[in-house]
Amino acid sequence: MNKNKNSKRRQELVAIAARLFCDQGYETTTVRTLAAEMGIQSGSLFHHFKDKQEILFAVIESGMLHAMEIARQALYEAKTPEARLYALAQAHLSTLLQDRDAHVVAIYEWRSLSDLSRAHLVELRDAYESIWREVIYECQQAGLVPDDQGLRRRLALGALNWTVQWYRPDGPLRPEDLAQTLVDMLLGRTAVAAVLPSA
Amino acid sequence: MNKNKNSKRRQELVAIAARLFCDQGYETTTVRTLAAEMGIQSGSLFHHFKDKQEILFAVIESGMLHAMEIARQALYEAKTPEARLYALAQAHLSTLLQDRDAHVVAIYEWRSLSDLSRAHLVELRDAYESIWREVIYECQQAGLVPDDQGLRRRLALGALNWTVQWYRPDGPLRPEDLAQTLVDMLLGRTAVAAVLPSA
Amino acid sequence: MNKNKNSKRRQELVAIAARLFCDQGYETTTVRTLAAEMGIQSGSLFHHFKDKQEILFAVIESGMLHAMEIARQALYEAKTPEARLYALAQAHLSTLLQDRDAHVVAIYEWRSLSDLSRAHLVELRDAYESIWREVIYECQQAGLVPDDQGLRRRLALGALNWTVQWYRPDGPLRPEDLAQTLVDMLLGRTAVAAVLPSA
Amino acid sequence: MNKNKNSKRRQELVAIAARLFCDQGYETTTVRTLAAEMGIQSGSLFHHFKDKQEILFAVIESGMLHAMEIARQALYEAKTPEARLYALAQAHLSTLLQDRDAHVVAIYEWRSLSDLSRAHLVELRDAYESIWREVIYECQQAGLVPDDQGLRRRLALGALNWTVQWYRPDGPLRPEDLAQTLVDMLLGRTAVAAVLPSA
DNA sequence: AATGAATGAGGTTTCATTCAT
DNA sequence: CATGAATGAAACCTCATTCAT
Repeated sequence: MNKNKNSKRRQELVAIAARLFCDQGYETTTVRTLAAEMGIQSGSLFHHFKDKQEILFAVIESGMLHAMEIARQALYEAKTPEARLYALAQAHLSTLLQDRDAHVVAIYEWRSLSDLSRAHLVELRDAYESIWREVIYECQQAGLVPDDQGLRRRLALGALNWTVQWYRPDGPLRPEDLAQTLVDMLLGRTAVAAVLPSA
Repeated sequence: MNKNKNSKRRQELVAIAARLFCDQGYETTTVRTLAAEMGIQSGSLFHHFKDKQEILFAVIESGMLHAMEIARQALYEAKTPEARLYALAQAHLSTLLQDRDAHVVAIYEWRSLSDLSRAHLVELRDAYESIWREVIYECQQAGLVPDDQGLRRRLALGALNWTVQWYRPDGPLRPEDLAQTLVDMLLGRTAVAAVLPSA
Repeated sequence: MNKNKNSKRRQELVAIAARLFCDQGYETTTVRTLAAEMGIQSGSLFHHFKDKQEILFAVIESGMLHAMEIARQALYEAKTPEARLYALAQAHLSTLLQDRDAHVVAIYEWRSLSDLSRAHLVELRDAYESIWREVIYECQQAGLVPDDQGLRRRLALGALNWTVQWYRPDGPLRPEDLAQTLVDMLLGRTAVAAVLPSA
Repeated sequence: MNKNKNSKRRQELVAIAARLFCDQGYETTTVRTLAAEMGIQSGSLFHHFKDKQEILFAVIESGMLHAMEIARQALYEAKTPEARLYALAQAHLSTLLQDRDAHVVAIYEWRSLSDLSRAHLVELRDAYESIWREVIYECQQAGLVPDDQGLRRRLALGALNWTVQWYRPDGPLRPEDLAQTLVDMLLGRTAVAAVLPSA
C-alpha cells in the first residue's frame, strides 16, 4: 500500500472520492464505481487505501485540514475583533464552497467512520471550533456582544453549515453577503442596508 | 400489503424504523434488523410496506406531518407578529425534539428517497416553509425587521435544523432559550438578558 | 439460518461438502462450487451454515460422532480383551472407510478450523482416544502386551489413520486383514498365517 | 529468474517457505507473506521462482532428496538385515525431525502440486519406498519375518509418518525408542524391555 | 398476516502475477 | 536482481425481495 499520504496522485483520488461520496452517499458508492471514476481497477484502489473506510477518512480529513488552513490565513491579516469575526465567517464559507464535497461528506457520513477515525477527526474539529470560541470571546471583550454562553456561536455555525443544503454559488447571493448577514445577526444588528440593495 | 396507512400498528412500525434509521442510517439498517426489532420475520415486513424505500418515506412523512400540525396549533393562539415568530420557532424546536428520529432521518437520508417519494415530500416541505415565509413577512410589515430576501429566514432555519447535531434535551439549555435567542438574532437584538437567567 | 442441525437436508449437504473438501481441499473449494454441487445458489448456503468455516466444522464433527458410535457398538458385543482390541481396530477401519471423506478432511484441514471449533473437536477426539487407551489397558492387564506408555497405541493408531493415504476398498486387501495384522503387530506376533494365503 | 537451483540463497528461501507452508498451509500463505519473511518484495520472489507452485515443489523436493541421502548413508554402514531395518527406521525418523517442515508440507499439500510436479515427486517417492521394500525383503530372506505382502511395511511406514502429528522432540521419548519399538512391532516382538528403560 | 427458505445480484476485499523503472 | 504500482479474476458473504405454505 502506498504510504505516501500527501502524494499528488492520492489527493486526486481523494477529491474524486469526495465528489462521489457527496453525490451518492458513502454506502451507496461502490468501490468499483470509485475505481472506475479514478480510471483504475477496483483492486488497485487498495494500494492507496487500506479500506473503503480509509477513503472516507481521507476525504473528511482533507476538508478539515483545509478549513483550518484557510481560517488561519484569514485571521492572520485581520486585526480588530469584528474584522476577525467577519474574516472567520468568510473563511468558513470559503472552505464550505471550495471543499463543499468534503464538508458535505463530513456532515452526512460521520456515522460511517470507524471509532478510531472518528476520534482523530474529533480532535481536528475541536481545534477548529476553539478558533471560533476565541474570536467570539474577543468580540465579547470588546463589548460588541454582551454575553455568550456558546449558544449564539453554535447557532451561527449551524446556520453556516446548513448553507451547504441550499446555497448555490451560481445564484444571486454572494458569499460576502452571507458572511455579513451572519455577523450582523451574531452582533445583534438589524442589518438595515443589508443584502442585495439593487435587487 | 396493509393499505390502512394510519393504523396503530403501522405507526408503531414506523417509529421503530425511524429510530433504527436514525441510529444506524438507512443503508446500514437491514430489513432483517428492522423486522427483528419489530418482533416479526423479515418476510412479514413486506405485508406492511411495499419496499424498504417505502418505510423510509413513511418515516420522513410522519415527521413532516407532525411538524406542520404543531406549527399550525402554535400559530392558532399567537396574535402579534413577534409572538407568532416566537411560537413558530418554538414549535419547530418542539417537533425537532419530539420527532427527532424522523427529522434526523429526513436530513440524512433525503438522498435515498426515490424520485417519486422525494417529489411528494418536497411539496410538504414547501408548504411548511411558506408558513415561515408568511410569519417573517408579517414581522417585516410591522417594521420589526426591515428587509428580508429569505436570507435571514434561511440562516435561522438552518441554525435550528442544525441543533439536532448538538442539542441534548437533558442538558442545561431549555428549548425556550433556544427559541428566544433565535428570535433575537433574527430581529437584530443584542440579547442582553439572554439565556439561563435563573441558572 | 436453519438451526435444525440434524435435519436430513443438512446431513446431505454436509456429506456433499465432505466429498468436495476431501477431493479439492477446504481452501480450494469455493462456496459457489459447494452450492452448485448441492443444487442451490451460493447465497442459500448461508441459510444452513453461518460460515464456510461452519461447514468444515460440521463435516469433521459428523465423522467423529460416527466413529464414536461405531466404536461403542463394536465394543458392546466383544467380551475378551483381545476381541475388544480387534473389534476396536475394525471399527476404526470401518468408519475410516464409511466416512472416509470426513476423516480425510479432519486430518488435512484441522488447521483451517477456528479456535473455538477446534477446541470443541479436541474434546471429541480425546473422548475417542480414551476408549483406545482403556481397551489397550485391558490387554495389558490380561498380560497380552507387557507394557505400554502409549507409544504402541499411538503408532498403531497412526498406522491405521495413515491407511486413508493408500488403502483402496476395491483392492485385494480386506479390512479384516488390516485389523488382524494390526492387532498382531500390537500384540507382538509374527503373523505366521497372515494375509492373503491364497494370493 | 535465478536458474542456479542449488544456490545458498535459494535454499534459504526454500527453508523459509517450508516453515510458512507448514505453519499456515500452502493456500493460506500469501506470496506477500513469503516475501516479507524472506526480506524482499513480493515482486522479487518471481525472480527466484516461476510460480508460487514452484516454491511448493522446491520445498517438498528438498525434503525428499534429503530423506534419500540420509537413508543411503545409514544403510552404508549397517550390515545385518535387522541392523539395516533399524538404521532405515531411524534414518526415516531422523529426516522426519530434521526436515519436519518439508515433510509435513509433503503430506498436507501434495494435492496442491501441479500434475507435472507431482509426477516428478512420485518418482522420488517410489525410489525411496523401494529402499524399504528391499530391506524388508532381506529380513524375510533371513527368516526374521516370515512373509510380507507389503502390508506390514505400509502400516509401519504409516505409523512413522503419522508421528509428525504428535511427536515432539522436546518430549520424553527419544527417536531411538520410536525406531526400536517400530522394528519390534514389524518383527513381531513383544518389546519386553521397551521404551524408557532409564526413565 | 405471517413464515422462512431460497434467490441472485452485487458488495468489499484478497491475491498471484506482471512489467516499467 | 530488485521494486512496487497495477491488474483482474475470483473469493466470501450480504441483503432486499419473493413465494409456497
